[in-house]
Amino acid sequence: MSQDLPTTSYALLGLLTFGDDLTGYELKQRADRTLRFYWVSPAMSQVYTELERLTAHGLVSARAAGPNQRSSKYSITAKGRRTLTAWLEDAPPEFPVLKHPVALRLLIGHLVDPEHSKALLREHLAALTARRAELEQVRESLHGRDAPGEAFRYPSLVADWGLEYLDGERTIIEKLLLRLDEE
Amino acid sequence: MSQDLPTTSYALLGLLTFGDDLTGYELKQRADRTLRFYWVSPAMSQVYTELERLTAHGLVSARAAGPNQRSSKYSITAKGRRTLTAWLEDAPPEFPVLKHPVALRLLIGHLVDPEHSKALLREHLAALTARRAELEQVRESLHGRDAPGEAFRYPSLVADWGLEYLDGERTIIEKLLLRLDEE
DNA sequence: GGTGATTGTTCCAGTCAGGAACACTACTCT
DNA sequence: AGAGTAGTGTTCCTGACTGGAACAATCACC
Repeated sequence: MSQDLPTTSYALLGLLTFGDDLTGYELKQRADRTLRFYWVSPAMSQVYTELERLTAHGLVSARAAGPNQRSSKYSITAKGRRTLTAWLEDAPPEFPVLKHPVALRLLIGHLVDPEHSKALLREHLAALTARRAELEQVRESLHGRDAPGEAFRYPSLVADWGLEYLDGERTIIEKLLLRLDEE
Repeated sequence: MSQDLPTTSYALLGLLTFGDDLTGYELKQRADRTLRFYWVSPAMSQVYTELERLTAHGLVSARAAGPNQRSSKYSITAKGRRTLTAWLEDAPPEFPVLKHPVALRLLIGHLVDPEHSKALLREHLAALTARRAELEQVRESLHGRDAPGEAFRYPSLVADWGLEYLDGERTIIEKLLLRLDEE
């Protein structure tokens, strides 16, 4: 069928399957709203690079700027939809990759004062709370359009997953803090 | 003091603080054993690139291959230790980045049959189990050298963190599967 | 003494992030 | 009307990093 693309291509292509067409700028915004929590939100420059590549492969098409539009909107093509579906069905998913700066720092905690490691974890708790609030807001915005069969059913499920993940991490950190106190 | 380096540099530098000197190859192995679970294990090529950079900054030094040694071993310098400690103490950690192919696929689950999404999650459960076993083994290998004050105290804490994270994810996936069945 | 696995290192093409730069539109304040 | 500021929209460049290929030396084993 079609050669392999980087996962980011499929991710952005997927963001175009919710029924509307977007400019590169808008696509980046959508990535910031959703993709960011489970993948990465590609850099602006990368979004445009991907749109070019997807266009070259015929997976998206740009609707040229009309007289009243100053920029081009991209929409997924039938071929794009087919390719994306085939990717979902055939390509086995990789195991998740976690880049966790806090865990990394704790790993070499023997270099610093234990108090510092505790402060690190406490600050991470605060960051988790902030991140949770952001995701909660996204989840709220899907409310009412997420019943089985509706458009935002799956985004909503994934948002719930994300919220539980954040809650779980908080619990773990709190336990770690207790263990660090036992000295 | 010293200019900023990419996080990967500090991560590899950190792996050299456990009291031994390593070849690039051995450093990669250590990264595969530990770093992989909370960060990324850099590609071989990247390990050597980092060692060059760290050497150029005077943060590690290569002990030239003796007559009986065929390759050079790297060790952290005093300056390296100071720089790493300063980084730990001063640079605020970024929020973790998660690249989760399974969550990404579930996000656009409306493109495929619901049965397929369920199979996706079930396969992920199996992958989680496998990953957990790997990490469990690492954790076991630290046993007995991880009391407060000992060398592997912190790696051990982080391994426990990782294990709990994997367990938490399993619980979440199981709940998601139940919700997907309710249709 | 051969053969395959492990150790050890280098090179290259391509992916990607992040920031700077640029331009145009829209809004408010004066 | 003009000035300032925020948001929209896009491009370019540098450097980080991956993954794979290629290569060589050593070790274990039969």
